[in-house]
Amino acid sequence: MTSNDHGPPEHPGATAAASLAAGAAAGFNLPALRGHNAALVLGLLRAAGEEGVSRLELAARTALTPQAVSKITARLRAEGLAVEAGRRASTGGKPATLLRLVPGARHAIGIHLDRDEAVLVLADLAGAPVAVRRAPLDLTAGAGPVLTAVAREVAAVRAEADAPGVLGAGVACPGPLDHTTGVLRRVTGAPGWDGFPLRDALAARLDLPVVVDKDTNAAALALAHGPGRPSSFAYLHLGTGLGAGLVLDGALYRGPRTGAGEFGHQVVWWDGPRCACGRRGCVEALCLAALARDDLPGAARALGVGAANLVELLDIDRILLGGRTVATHPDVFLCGVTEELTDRAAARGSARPSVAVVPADGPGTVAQGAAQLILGPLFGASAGSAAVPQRGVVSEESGVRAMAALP
Amino acid sequence: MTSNDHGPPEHPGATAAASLAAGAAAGFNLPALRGHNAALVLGLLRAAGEEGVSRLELAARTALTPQAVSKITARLRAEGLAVEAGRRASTGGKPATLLRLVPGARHAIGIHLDRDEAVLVLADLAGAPVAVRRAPLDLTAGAGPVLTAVAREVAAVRAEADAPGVLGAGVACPGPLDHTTGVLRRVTGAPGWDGFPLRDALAARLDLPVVVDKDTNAAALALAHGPGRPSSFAYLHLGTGLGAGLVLDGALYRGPRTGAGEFGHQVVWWDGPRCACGRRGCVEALCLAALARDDLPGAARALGVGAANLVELLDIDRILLGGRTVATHPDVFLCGVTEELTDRAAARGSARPSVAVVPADGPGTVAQGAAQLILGPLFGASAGSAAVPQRGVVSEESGVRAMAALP
DNA sequence: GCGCTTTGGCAACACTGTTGCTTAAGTGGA
DNA sequence: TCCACTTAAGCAACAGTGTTGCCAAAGCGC
Repeated sequence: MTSNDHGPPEHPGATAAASLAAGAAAGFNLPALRGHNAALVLGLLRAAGEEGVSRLELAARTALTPQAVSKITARLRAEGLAVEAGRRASTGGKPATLLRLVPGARHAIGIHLDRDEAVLVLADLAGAPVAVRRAPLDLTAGAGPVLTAVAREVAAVRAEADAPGVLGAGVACPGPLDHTTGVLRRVTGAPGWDGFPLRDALAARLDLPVVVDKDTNAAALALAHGPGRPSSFAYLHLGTGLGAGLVLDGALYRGPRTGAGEFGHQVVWWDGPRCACGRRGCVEALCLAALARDDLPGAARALGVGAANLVELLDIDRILLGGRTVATHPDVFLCGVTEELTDRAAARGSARPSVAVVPADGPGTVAQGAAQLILGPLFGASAGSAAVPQRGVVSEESGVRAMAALP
Repeated sequence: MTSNDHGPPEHPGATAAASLAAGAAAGFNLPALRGHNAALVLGLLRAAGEEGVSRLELAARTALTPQAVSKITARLRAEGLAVEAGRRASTGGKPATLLRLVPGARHAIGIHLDRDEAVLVLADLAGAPVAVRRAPLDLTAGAGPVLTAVAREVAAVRAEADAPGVLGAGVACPGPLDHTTGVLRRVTGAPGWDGFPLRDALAARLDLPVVVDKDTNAAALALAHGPGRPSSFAYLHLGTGLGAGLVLDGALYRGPRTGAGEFGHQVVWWDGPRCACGRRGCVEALCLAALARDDLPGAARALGVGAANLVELLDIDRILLGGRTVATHPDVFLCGVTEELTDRAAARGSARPSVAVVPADGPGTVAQGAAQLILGPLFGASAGSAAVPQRGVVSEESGVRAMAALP
């Protein structure tokens, strides 16, 4: 393995990945099969957390044979990704040996590029931060200075902890951008980035695989594996603007152009006040206007109407609220949104809304989600399309990748 | 194979399928691998249509080896699902042998249960109707009479054409309902169906696998394989009500409770006129109100505002318009919706909307889509979750199923 | 101590896609 | 006409997956 076999796609030629980009799904061969099942087991190990799972439970949940699970877990143990951790009390026979994920076996870097600062996280396999750095940053300064600063911070965060097996770096930044190519578009307030191939440039600089996504998507990803883990939910972020990250059927939904989640400019009052976008009655405009006159309940209500629309359209299980503005008065927004959802549910006949509204988000959430852009694919079908640029995508599926990438 | 090995799940026990229903993704074994790849190839054959595809092209698109494709296509030919069909002009070497799908090798029945009539389609593998029947039906009459009538019509439509290899029946009816269990809920105007296990009852009656889904979802499915085939689109249906079917990333999105697509009660004018649902300013209410005063452009505009919200939120490629009301003046609705989308796109800086608005839908679209509920899983990752109830789901994946089910 | 239950591994196996090589069937130039 | 070259497809041997059948380990309860 040479030092930089993951960077910019220097071969635009007819690799398997390129020919598949046309849209067709990929065929499965034996290595892919192996990787898929390994990733699946790894995902169940992650879900089990500290408690661990027995081989037979894994077999039941994957619908694989116990023997197959034994082989797979043996490989995972050989790679240091899993260990045996005690045994469960007997239920009348031989007690089950518990298996547990080894979080520290691999790591990923999560980078949150915001307009005024950068937050970096070095996360282990469980997604837990091993090291965190926070540095002021001027996103409008242009690519050169920003990349230099990011590279410096990455080196610093890697130095803070002894983290073997760094698999790559995920970058979350304000949209719009194209997740599949890692190219930024006209970022609000920093138009100089338009067309800049951030993924490839940073991959070359860091000598690591890099994945780029919108900040709201990263936040949703960070929350996708929390307690409860609904398979479909929406994360609504109310800060200086209003955006959303959608997790549908357990996978982040980005849309064909990474444009999904433009929640702020949903029109809910079509002859309402004008929005900066030029139209009338956008949720964002209503929220911001209410906030400007210190009418928090009003802002919550506007948000709630949009959220209710979302819930009806997508039948989602949960609404997560986050962002600096929400964080100031979480309960006001929680109640306001819940109330709208309850009203809407009542109109449809059910007494209580089928969705729960939950406050989420912390200072490092987006950066942790950015790390999930790298970690996600290791754990099976959970996290959207496989977008980590790498050669031989077909033969080196998710799970295998964790094993191949040794420190 | 006994006569009824697909009907109601008589073993609520610990089958693989049952244990997996808890949420985890399924592991892949060799039969599943084989089925997946066969389905993938079958899907490409379907996409190629009359023209056919060469083995090497299939290999390139699936990222499988030419040799693997040779083996797979040999199996498909042995099962009668594919044939060699001429050869392409040489490009300097041996000319490519073209392979083509044999549409008549298998069939599926599509049943559209509407409030006042039933439309039945006997569709071949290409989705083309081989026979069609239309019969008046009173959905409020209750389960007994309706099931009897449906069984009679199914027998009749099967008698109309010599269709070997009927794989099952798809049923499309007004929601709400649960696609995964095939149980109806409080169907508007026919509350007697609430809780009725339509799928299992009909499967027992017809001695065929049955899949149930909402009519709007079926329509979307029918349109998912038309020319152009965008990977993400929304089908908006404006008839006596307003609903939507969402195809996201190439798969029908139903939501956790088959509730997705409730487009009609999106609020776009929060202090607008009251809707039957109890709230104000729902798109449906605005559309119907406009129609009531013969204001077609007004209805189109209301629809357009909702559609624009949808496009922004989900970043979809296309809006398909259908339903009886749209069919009366398709161009008015087309223009009205397009105009709203253009406005919205202009606000975001791009000159033209990134989505195309297309009229779709015909009298038999929903029934054809219902047939796709059965046919879809044969053709690979395209059509949503595998919901055809069958034993040994894990070991008998999609493609295999077509082969196993001989007349 | 002994039968029973449950957990997990070993060995042989069936069957997948892959690799290496060969054959088929054309084109184009000497 | 012949021959090199190109492209398409198949045959045979192979590597490696999960599965099957059987057996050992380890605890419970009589």
